[in-house]
Amino acid sequence: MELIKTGELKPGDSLPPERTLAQKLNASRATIREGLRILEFYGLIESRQGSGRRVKAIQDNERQQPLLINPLLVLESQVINDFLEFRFIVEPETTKLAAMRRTDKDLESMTEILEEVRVCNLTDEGGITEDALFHLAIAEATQNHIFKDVTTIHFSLLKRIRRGILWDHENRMVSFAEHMNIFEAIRDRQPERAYALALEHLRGIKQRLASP
Amino acid sequence: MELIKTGELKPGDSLPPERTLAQKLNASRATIREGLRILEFYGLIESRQGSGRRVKAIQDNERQQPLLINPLLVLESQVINDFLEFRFIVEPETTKLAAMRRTDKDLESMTEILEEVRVCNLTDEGGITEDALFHLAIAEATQNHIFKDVTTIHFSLLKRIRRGILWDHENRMVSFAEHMNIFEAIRDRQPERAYALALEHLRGIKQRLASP
DNA sequence: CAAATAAAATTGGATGAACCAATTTTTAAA
DNA sequence: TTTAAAAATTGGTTCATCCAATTTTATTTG
Repeated sequence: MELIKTGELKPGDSLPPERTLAQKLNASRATIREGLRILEFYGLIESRQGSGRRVKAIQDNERQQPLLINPLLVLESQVINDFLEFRFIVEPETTKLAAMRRTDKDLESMTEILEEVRVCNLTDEGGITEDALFHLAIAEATQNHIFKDVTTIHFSLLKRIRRGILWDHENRMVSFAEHMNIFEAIRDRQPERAYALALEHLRGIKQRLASP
Repeated sequence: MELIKTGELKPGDSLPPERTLAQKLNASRATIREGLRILEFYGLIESRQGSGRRVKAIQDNERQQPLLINPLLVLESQVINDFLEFRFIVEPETTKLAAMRRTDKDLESMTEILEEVRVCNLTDEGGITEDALFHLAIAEATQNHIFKDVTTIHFSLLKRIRRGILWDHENRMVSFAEHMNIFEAIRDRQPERAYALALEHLRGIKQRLASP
């Protein structure tokens, strides 16, 4: 997988036969096969009896499986931009709906999550999961299953991206302040203000992604 | 994988031991192990030597796709409304982006799909899958992985919903005409017109859902 | 009787030999 | 040179066997 990701193995290239790999990697054929089978199901290689294994063309394995289970595509910067573009469209509307429909219970869980984020920020540690949880809580407050599920699905993607970008003290504080503002707008049932603040939050993220 | 998706195997449930599976499925342990290893790398099960294999807890499983796993949820009318609400927000923007970025290849596949729909409409048979494929082609034309994936996931839902509502000759013809207009807007690179037509299309769907 | 300990059974992890089936390469024949 | 047959290569599968971690059972001990 590493060799394919770095481009040392390019689409169309042949892999060494099982028996050779087993000898070189000092493992049995069965063990090698378990690994190769995983690569095959990830859509990275294809296998033909009698012929051997080859690295699949990228456009082929893109079609095969959704992005969420393709470990290679997630790290590409294009995907980060795609994800941001998607958020720009969905997130403000989500926040607006949350401000219109949130229950008291929704407010409670948001409060809990924000408190955890605040504690994490004191020590500059963790907070990535909690931060994503806040967005999930907003989606839940829309009372719409679809928004909730879409956010859940992209949850892991968000976490992985967050690990990749600079997430220093200043970023933390700015992000937390913006989240607090969004929370207050939802609490006070101000849909339009919530919409605007979510949009502003995303613009900030976009800028912070572009700056370094 | 199917048993886990349908919920027959729930998080925490134990899987039969390798040797038992091998006997029941009439395959060798090595073959069974290749399959189990794939499930493990998909994050669906976890394996502990001496203890056995268990279905992973939902919160541990970042790759799950909730809506697809809960087939019961789909039949509730609330979900149909939720889905429509989501489409109102995402689909016009998706169509707009498609009109801005579509390639000639995108146009080709849209043409093919629309032709298939037209043929289906002549006999009033099928056309549900083809219809969903048109929306998928639009998402693909955005050149954004996320839109494509979200559409892929949700249009298995749409297909199921379509089977449930009245899908008579008149509905077919109206829907097809609207799709043709949207296609032309994308073909002629008219983003705003594409946006407006997609919105109009959704309003029509909403009305047709409400009328009976 | 209850708890601690030891033994046995269970289960995943891994290996090597053997055979089959599809494909490719080599060799021999036309 | 072309064609056909044979051999070698390579993935697909099975089996028997062993190891290591865990769980279960039996035994001992206080």
